[in-house]
Amino acid sequence: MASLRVATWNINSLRLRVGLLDKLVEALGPDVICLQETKVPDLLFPAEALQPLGYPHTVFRGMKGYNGVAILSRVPLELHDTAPDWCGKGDCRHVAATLQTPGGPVELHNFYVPAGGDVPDRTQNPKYGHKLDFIAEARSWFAARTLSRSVLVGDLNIAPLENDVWSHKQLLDVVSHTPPETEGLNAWMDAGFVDAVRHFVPPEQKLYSWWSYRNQDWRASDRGRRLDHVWVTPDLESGLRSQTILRDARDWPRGSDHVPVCVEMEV
DNA sequence: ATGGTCGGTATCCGA
Repeated sequence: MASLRVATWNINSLRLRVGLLDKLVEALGPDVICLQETKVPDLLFPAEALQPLGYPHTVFRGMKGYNGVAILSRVPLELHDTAPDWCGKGDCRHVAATLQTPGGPVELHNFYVPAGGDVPDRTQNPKYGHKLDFIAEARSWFAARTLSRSVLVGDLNIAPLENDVWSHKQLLDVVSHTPPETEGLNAWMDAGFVDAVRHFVPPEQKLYSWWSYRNQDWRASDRGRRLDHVWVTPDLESGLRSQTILRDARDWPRGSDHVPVCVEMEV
């Protein structure tokens, strides 16, 4: 058994905000940092700027301008490269690794699910269809595998529970909280995972990880959504120790609109 | 009901 802290953060441009990772490390002390929306091609990955942070083991999959995911680790890891190219788009939304922890290997998946555009209708808005297809494909892929000692994190761009949004009724028609999305995400999770953050926080309690840049005073209005998730396979559930949603990060200078989410577990 | 703000391939597009 060994303690493992896994953090996930949609950083919204790794090169622009690489300096903020110091604050994340100071606040959370994670063993592993999973990033989304890195927006950097692999050849331009800022390895030098990251070197002093102390996470020598990295895997990343990036492209110019959009998307992009990365895993930074204190724990040795190997690229886990068996997953398909989701929806055949080659758009750098998933990277996975096997962590070599003292307690044994842990499989880690880092996802950036499509945001899905504005109109919740796949005939009018292909991005919405892509989002639903992506989560259905992911559900099928995980359902077909035998999972153990696995962790899935990322910006899943869906707030599944009523109290994962500031107003369930007002957001039922808003992409990120529509029934096809929340049902699809729950089906994916039920293919082999439990929600490691809600393990600690009852469903009656509001919980958000994202506040729009368009909210001038995000803390006062608090119109948030929980879009960022940490899931674990049931064999790891008894080892869960704590969760942290780092709300203060929303006020970091030139911060992301998402805040880091971290789970500590014995593995 | 509207519009509000970010980042990057930047005077639009995606979020």
